[in-house]
Amino acid sequence: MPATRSDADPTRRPTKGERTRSMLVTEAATLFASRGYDATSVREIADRCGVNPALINIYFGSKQQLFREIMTGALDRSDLMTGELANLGWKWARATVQGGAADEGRQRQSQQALLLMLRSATSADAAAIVRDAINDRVVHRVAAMLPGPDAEQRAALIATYLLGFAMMQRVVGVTGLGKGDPERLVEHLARAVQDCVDGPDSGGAPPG
Amino acid sequence: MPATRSDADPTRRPTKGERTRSMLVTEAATLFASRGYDATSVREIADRCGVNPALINIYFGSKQQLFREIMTGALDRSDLMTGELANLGWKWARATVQGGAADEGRQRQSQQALLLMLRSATSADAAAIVRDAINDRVVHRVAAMLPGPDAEQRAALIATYLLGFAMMQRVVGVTGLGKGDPERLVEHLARAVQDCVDGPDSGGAPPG
DNA sequence: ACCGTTTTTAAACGCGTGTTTAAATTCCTC
DNA sequence: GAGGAATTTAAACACGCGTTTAAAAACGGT
Repeated sequence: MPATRSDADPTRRPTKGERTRSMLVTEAATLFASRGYDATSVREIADRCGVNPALINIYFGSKQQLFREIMTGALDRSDLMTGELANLGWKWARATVQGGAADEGRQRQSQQALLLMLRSATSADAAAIVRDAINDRVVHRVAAMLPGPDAEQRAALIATYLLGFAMMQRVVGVTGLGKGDPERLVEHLARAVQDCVDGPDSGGAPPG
Repeated sequence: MPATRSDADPTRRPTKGERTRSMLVTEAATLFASRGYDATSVREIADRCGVNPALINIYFGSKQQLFREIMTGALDRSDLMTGELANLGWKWARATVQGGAADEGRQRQSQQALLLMLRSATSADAAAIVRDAINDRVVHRVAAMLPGPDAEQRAALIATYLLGFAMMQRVVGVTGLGKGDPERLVEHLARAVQDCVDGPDSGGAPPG
């Protein structure tokens, strides 16, 4: 039996098919991140690569599976979860706030995972994929870093603050967030996040 | 000239056409609030009313204008903005957290405005309508209630916290938010909101 | 240069969408 | 009950979507 072309030798130059496949992933990731799942058509992805739309189904099975592969890969590559616990609030808050001001034309690698989640979170066909990604790859990992009881609840709230902020700022377009000193925004957001990091009994009480 | 049937006398029984129109608004509002703009088709709205889909274009001009009318009306009827400033944080936080636990089958009037915004915020055709509604009818009104400088920035952050939380909880489906004591969630969220109500210089500083 | 494998293509399928058109029906007044 | 306005309908239009099929083209080892 003659060896198929893609067998063996992981150091060889990628096959033509492999290069096309990888090109589809790259272009699709850019489009999904900037327009969302629904607003991105397989024809547009294929056009950008100069190939036939049918290739998407041949290489990935379906549009949904292509999205899942991209979402998973982007999160694996993301560095959203790294850093020290002490100044987690400020670090994340600053990254989130400043990320919104950055040019979205060239998406940074770490930003792509965030945009993929935000822009497709409410698409009927992609919602489940995004939800699982957030729960399994964001909330659970953050919870693992938090000391004290109810880590998962607090981690979920942290994710909610940061993802919610990013969504309102970039997807919905709340104008007020762009007014005034961004650093003050960072401070508010950071205090909210740090309040969750510190634990459930960090002060404050309902009035009356 | 014979008076048209819908002239004069505001106390008369609504015309058949008016009743149909109002029925379309009601059914469409329920569907938009529970499924979002894109996932709601004009045929489904019409079917629920037992009428022809063409009536939507005849009465409202287009699906988009129907949505705009519903969005505007729901916000006018909403009581999201009422209450005293002192315990604004706790009141809103509690309403938002507990609203998520409520049965969505029977949507409360005040909740419908929220759901309309959340579920259609990322739909291409409805995004602009939702964005304007949030900016003009939520953020600006909250800003008007806040004392001190940079009211609009802080109002935008408050809206972001509450809308972001509701979106992550109900639309995205972050599971961790449902674990543990909901009251603790309220306290965290309330502190974050109150921090924005109190103003930009309410304590806390970056580490290092 | 051959020949089987890999890769790509053109074309169509089936479905659903929002919208428009012109005709039919219902309603209410005179 | 006739007649005109108001209301509703059936049918089709034009478009875009993801996907499938079978055939053509490109490729690469022998």
